[in-house]
Amino acid sequence: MVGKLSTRLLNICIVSFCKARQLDRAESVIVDAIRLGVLPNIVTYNKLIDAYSCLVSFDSAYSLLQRMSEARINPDVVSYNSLISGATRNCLLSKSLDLFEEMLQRGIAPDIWSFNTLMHCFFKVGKPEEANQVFMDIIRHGLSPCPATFNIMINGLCKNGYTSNALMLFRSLQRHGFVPQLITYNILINGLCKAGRLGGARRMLKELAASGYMPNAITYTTVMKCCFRSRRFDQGLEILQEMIDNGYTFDGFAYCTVVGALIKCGRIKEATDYMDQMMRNGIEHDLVSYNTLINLYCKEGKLEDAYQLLDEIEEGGLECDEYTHTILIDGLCKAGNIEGAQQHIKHMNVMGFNLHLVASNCVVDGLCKAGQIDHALKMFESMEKRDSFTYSSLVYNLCKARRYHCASKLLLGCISSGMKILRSSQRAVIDGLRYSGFQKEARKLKSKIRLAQMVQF
DNA sequence: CTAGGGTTAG
Repeated sequence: MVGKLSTRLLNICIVSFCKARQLDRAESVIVDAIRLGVLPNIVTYNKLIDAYSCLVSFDSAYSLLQRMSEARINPDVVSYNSLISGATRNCLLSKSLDLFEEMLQRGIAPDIWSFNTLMHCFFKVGKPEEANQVFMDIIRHGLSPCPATFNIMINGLCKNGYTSNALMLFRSLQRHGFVPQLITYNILINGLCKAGRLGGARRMLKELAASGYMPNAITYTTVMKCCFRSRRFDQGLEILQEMIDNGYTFDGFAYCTVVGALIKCGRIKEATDYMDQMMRNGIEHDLVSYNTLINLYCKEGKLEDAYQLLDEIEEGGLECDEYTHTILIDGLCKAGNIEGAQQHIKHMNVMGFNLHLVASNCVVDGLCKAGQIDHALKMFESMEKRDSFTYSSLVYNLCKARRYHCASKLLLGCISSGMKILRSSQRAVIDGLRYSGFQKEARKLKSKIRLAQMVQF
């Protein structure tokens, strides 16, 4: 009895330390408890799995299974759901599938949340058809979808570019008696904003209020971000002020949104002010706010300070992610230290970041700007994935170096593989050919572009 | 206890 009561107390401690992101203290409480003869139970470990996967990394959470087996505690469906959720958070689809399989093999029956999370994972890595298959599996297993199942579907459709389908699903569910949650409205408002459908977002915001809900911090942050996207900065900053006045800035989300937006349009001084305000208000850094601050330092040319933050991140028990390294690599490029940037890309490889498309794009652009276009082309050849940024940058810079024929070849390669390219880069090639005496080639290129774009539909 | 908002490049 005493032991049970104490374990419950232990778990209350663990929850509050995890909430305060003090994993080290949570761990030391466990050590003390064991010393007093109070053993952690399945709930303790499940909370830890969740905390490690949120605050540190998927691997650190997964390694808890080992600790559990040493403590002779068998994981349950919650342990596996938390791990699948951790894998999903890190876009590790194959890990999610492995865990699902592992759970089945250990005789642990998946519940609706196991399926929800797996479906979420498929949507997150851009596989909506497979996500839909998971929905079929839910039915086949005789489980009932829950409201979250539909939220995940609506969100997944929006994130994969099917905003209209998401809206149709929403309306059809409503006709069948589905009562939207606040989350559902937030998902749709975000989806409509990102699709540039501001009117629809505004209507959904009205519907939210008409349903008797109050907008929460997430609603506010979503709408604020939407303002910045449509370059209505004053309106966005007003929303931030309203959030501050109403006590909605209890975390770093709103501040990071504002600082990120201000950095993007070069308003560094204001960005610094808001970042200071956030820290003055006692909001502790998490990885995203660290990344935002590193970006701020890079834009101010304070690379030394940025590097110092890397140490601070790791000392605090966090792990730098792809954003951290990419921001730094871009900072190095913009500061003219291309060798440093290339070195850092290698460093990323060693650390197991194998698809660093954005970072590679930064280096390609950096090489071009440093006049090393042939090196940029070489890098381009070696990249296993390229996107519209890669091509836009290279094509534009090839034109600046008057290598229009090479640019033209790349441009066509880009468009025929179904990717978009910046209008200005297209223009640069056509104008370049035309004004350097290749009018015929310019015309040919234009019609080839048109043809390639037609074939796609 | 797992679903919604924040950070990167042309």
